[in-house]
Amino acid sequence: MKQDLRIIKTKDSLRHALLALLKQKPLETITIAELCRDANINRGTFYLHYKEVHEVFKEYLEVIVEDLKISYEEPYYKTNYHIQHLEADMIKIFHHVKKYKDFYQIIFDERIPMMYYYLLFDTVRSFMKESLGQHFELDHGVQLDYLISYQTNAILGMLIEWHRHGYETSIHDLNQHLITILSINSHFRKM
Amino acid sequence: MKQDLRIIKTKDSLRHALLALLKQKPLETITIAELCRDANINRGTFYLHYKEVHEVFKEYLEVIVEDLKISYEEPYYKTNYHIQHLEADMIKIFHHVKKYKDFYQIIFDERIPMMYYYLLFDTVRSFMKESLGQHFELDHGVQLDYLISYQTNAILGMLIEWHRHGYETSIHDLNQHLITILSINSHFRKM
DNA sequence: ATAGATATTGAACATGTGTACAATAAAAAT
DNA sequence: ATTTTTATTGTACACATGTTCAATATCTAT
Repeated sequence: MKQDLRIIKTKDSLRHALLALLKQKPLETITIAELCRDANINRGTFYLHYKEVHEVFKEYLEVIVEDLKISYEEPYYKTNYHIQHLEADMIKIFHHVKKYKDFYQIIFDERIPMMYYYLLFDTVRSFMKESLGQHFELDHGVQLDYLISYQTNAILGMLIEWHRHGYETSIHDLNQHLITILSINSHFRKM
Repeated sequence: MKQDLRIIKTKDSLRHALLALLKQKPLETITIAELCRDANINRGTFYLHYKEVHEVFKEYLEVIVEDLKISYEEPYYKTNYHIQHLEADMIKIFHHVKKYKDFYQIIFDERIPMMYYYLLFDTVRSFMKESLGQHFELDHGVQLDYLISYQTNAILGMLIEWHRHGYETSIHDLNQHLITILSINSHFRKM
């Protein structure tokens, strides 16, 4: 039992119209009325499927994030947990963000709701959990939760910085920075 | 040359009305019209000072963040950079967030724009810069930028996790988790 | 191909948004 | 105390929001 064709057509029209509008103006300035006019969809119909413009955009983002998941699943030589492993994973994320730079510029915009950030956070977090979860046998699940969120958001912190630098830092440099950071952190306790 | 008394009165009314409304309904559902009715301020007057309800809330948050800055400036025994130093700073942040839990619950809400997160991020980042900047002489300023944002957002990752746990984790436990995490990170390269 | 199910439409309504402008009130400056 | 400056008000307007409902169009199931 698949989805009604009319619904698919409606959603397609809205998605298509949104993409076209995003080339002209920022997401936050696009109104439901405007989007529906461009998509030739009755405004009432919009409310049958969405509550706000953000939900249309979020469907896009979910496809994009799916692409990140797929690229993450790509097999590569996985030994036990070690630093190279983590770096390899993170490079994939950098490549992904670069590939969809236009979207991530929107996601990291000040005016945009946190929901998109959390979508990215949860995705990267699931990778991080996979990486860390196998290798640390912590007594309390809560403690592991904090570790995973700590590491995940640290990476997103680099993405925020990347965003603020206008995505001008090369992926190679970004990776070098990450290696340096991990190296510095590993010496903290020795100081 | 200080601010016109009428402006102060207007802003005070709006702030007061917003606080009262926040006890009844979420920030995202409060309209400008509603806020102005409660504050006995003409809606046109609102637009002379603000563009959206968020800006009124942001003025609150700026006061709150100021409180964090002050608590951070509190003198304590500062040796050279070492892990205890960092931990002491972070505990202050945990206490601060706990103190203003009601506000941070709003700030970490999915529907709320990133601007509040960035306000917190930039504040904590300035602390982190102070802590790290003195102790690392990195050639490239950019590299230091990434390190600082990495470390800053890692801490905010713990706050996100705290938020998701309904702020039920005690500050003591939170600090224990942080110590464990830093300890784990320092052993990464040895694996 | 037809019947039944349901998505879409258009119209209407109360309310919110963002802006403009002259009239007024309240502040600052003298 | 009076003048000057400026913040606030009330009104108006075009457009957006969120919801309702009967009429219609389009899809699914048979």
